Amino acid sequence: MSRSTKHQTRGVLAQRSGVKAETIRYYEKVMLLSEPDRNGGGYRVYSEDDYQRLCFIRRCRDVGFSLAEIRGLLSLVDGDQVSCEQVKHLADAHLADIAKKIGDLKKMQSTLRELSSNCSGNDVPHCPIIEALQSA
Amino acid sequence: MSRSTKHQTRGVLAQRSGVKAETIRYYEKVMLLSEPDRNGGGYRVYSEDDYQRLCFIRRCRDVGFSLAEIRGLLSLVDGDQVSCEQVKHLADAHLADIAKKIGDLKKMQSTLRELSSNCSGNDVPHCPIIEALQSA
DNA sequence: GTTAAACCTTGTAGTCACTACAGGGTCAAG
DNA sequence: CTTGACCCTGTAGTGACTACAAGGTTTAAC
Repeated sequence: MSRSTKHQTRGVLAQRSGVKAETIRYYEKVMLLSEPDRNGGGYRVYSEDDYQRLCFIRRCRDVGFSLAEIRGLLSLVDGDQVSCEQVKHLADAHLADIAKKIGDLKKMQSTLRELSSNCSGNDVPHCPIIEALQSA
Repeated sequence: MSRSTKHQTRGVLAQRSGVKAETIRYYEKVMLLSEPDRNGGGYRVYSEDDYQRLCFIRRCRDVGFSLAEIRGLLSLVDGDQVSCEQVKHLADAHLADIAKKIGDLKKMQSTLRELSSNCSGNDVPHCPIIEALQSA
C-alpha cells in the first residue's frame, strides 16, 4: 500500500467515485462502509480498498439495487461465499421488480396520455383532464 | 344532503374510496382534505363532497402525480380557475417525468439482463455478475 | 506569519408519502 | 353488560439520502 493511496480524504473519494461526500458518511453510518482511519486532525483517510468497495456500491445503485440488496451482495463478497446461485437469484428478483415498475409507469403513461390528448391546452374554463379525474 | 351521506366514518370512506383510513388522516394533516365535522363521540364524519375530493386525489395518485402536484390541481379546482392551459402543462410535465423514469429503468434492465445472462446460476465460486460490478 | 478559502468534523432535522404503533375512548350487537 | 370492532391522539419509523449549524483543520497566497 503506497502512501498516496492512504491519503484520500472524503472529498477526494467522493470525486473519484462519483458518490457525494455526505452520502459516504451516510454509508458509514448504516455500515455499508467500515470506519476508516483518521489523520492527526480527525479527518477520515480512505484506502484503495475503500474506494473499490464504494465503487461496487455505486455500480449496484446504478442498476437499481436497494441498500438492503447491496448489503446482501457485500456479505457474499465479504464472506468469500460468492455462489452464482445466490447472486443470480438476487439479480433476477431485482429484474422482476424493475419489470413491474416499468409496467406500472407505462400504465400511468397511457392513461395520462389519453387524458392529455383530449385537452386542447387553450385558456378555456372546462378542462377534460380535470373532468376525467373528477368522475372516472 | 341526505342524512346517510353525512354518516360516513373514516373507515367507511376508506372502504369506498380505496384509500387507507390512516392515509385519510395523513391527507388531513397535510391539508389536502379539510377538517371534517365530528359526531358526539369525536369521530370524523365525512360528506359526499369529501368522498369526491378523496377519489380525485386517489385517481391523481393512480396516474402518478405527487401530492405537491395534486395540491396544484386542487387549488385550480377550488379556485374555479381551471384553465386547460395550466392543467395540460402540469400533465405534460408529469408525462416527461414518467418517460424519464421509464428510460432510466430500461437502462438498468438492459445492463442487469446482460450481467445475468453471463451467469450460469450454478453453485460455482466465481460469479460474473459480481466480477462485473467489482470492476466495470 | 497570518489570513482566507476550502475543506473537514459532529449531530440533528428535513424530505416524500405514508405506515405502525401505544394507550386510550366509543359504538353496536348479542 | 360485555365483547369486539371501530375510532381518537400523538409519535416514531421507513429508504436513501440531503441540508444545515457551529465549529476545527489544512493549504495556498501574500
